[in-house]
Amino acid sequence: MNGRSYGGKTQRERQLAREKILLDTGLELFGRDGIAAVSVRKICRESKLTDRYFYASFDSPEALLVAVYLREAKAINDIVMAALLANLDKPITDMLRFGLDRFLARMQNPHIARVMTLEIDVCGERGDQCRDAYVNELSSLLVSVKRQIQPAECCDDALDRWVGIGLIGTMRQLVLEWYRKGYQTPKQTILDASLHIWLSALGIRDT
Amino acid sequence: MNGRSYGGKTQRERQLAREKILLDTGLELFGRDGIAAVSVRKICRESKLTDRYFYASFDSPEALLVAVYLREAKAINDIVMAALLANLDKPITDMLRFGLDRFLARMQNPHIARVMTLEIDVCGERGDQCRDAYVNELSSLLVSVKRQIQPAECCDDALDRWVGIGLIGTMRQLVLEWYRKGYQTPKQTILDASLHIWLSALGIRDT
DNA sequence: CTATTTTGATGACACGCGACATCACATACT
DNA sequence: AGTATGTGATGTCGCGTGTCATCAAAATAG
Repeated sequence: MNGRSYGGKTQRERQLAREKILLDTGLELFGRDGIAAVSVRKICRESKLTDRYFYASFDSPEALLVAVYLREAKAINDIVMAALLANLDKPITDMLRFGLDRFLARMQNPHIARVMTLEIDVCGERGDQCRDAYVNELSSLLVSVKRQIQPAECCDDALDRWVGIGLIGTMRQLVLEWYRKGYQTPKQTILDASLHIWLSALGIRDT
Repeated sequence: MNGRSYGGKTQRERQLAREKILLDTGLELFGRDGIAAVSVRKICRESKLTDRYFYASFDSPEALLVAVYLREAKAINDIVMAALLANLDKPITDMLRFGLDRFLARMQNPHIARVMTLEIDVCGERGDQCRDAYVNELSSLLVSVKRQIQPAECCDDALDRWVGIGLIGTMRQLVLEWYRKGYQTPKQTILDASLHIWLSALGIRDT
């Protein structure tokens, strides 16, 4: 056998448990201090794991940050998608409202907000790839929504893709400023501003 | 006299000349490698100045980055404002188009784009303050444009401020992705996408 | 000419870093 | 039982960093 069990846990279980600890610690540290102030030593001190186990899972703090980002991106995706699917029968305006609301609720966690909007941008090539992939994914989702509203006309694919990117940037900046000012503004205001821009850009009459 | 002249230059002249060299070098290094990979030693090696002169002007690489940011922000402001004022007679749509065009032209310099959209966000409290100030300034400008179009109705100041922030975020993300993909997309496409979002969000009929 | 200031080059110091090695102890297998 | 493997604590290595001190050459001032 290649891996002996220990403490009642199989090798894989221990490995995954450690990975989860590292991911949680990473979210905490990156979200609190920023990646510029995080080192392998600090991660290990905070997580009470030896560097051996850090290197077993990740090559560098940057790699850990990317993993944290991917985990949170997936969580957000699941939550928002669930909200969208649960409101498929309602008018598109309400559907988007519920989706954005769940998104903002998630972003009300300052650590998540910081990692998703700030730190991922300064952790090298791999981080850029992930962010681009995620932004493009969201952008495509938006384009498909727009297509559902205006199926025939306005079919400039390239342009619409960039409009989608711009609308993602809208959310990003709103979340960033919201976070930076300590969430003093009510979520509803941020939601209203987002919705206003999104609906008008998608050609839906504002309510 | 407190400062002796040297090489035909007064003390103040030499000081300012060195500061300019440091700002130029900073833009080059921050824009090429990112602040995470820049140190006092590297700045000095690249600029051929001793660390004594670096510390005479700035406390840290972060402080230099902030100074670079402020210089470029002012340059952008001057250029965009000039474009706006030169087209005050034209319809608002065209005015905004010219302003955005000058803005994008500036952002076509990859070093400027990187510093303005990425690096400034991860250089500590002081950098955050500058970015917030700049974003709020631009946001206010947008709000005043909207006020000029719809003076009476829709007077929710708080909401409009956040809409302005969101629209700044639009530009930011568009520039970021444009830069990240090596400016392969024509400037005109980025401009069209920006304008589409801006005009619709400001309640101006799209052309 | 001489004294003072400015400049450039170099070295020194303590510190935190990534990365790896060592060693004693705990648990698991046979 | 005894052997093999997992685990945690600690130490060590070279490196780049921020910061400061030193020293010789160049230019200015009186």
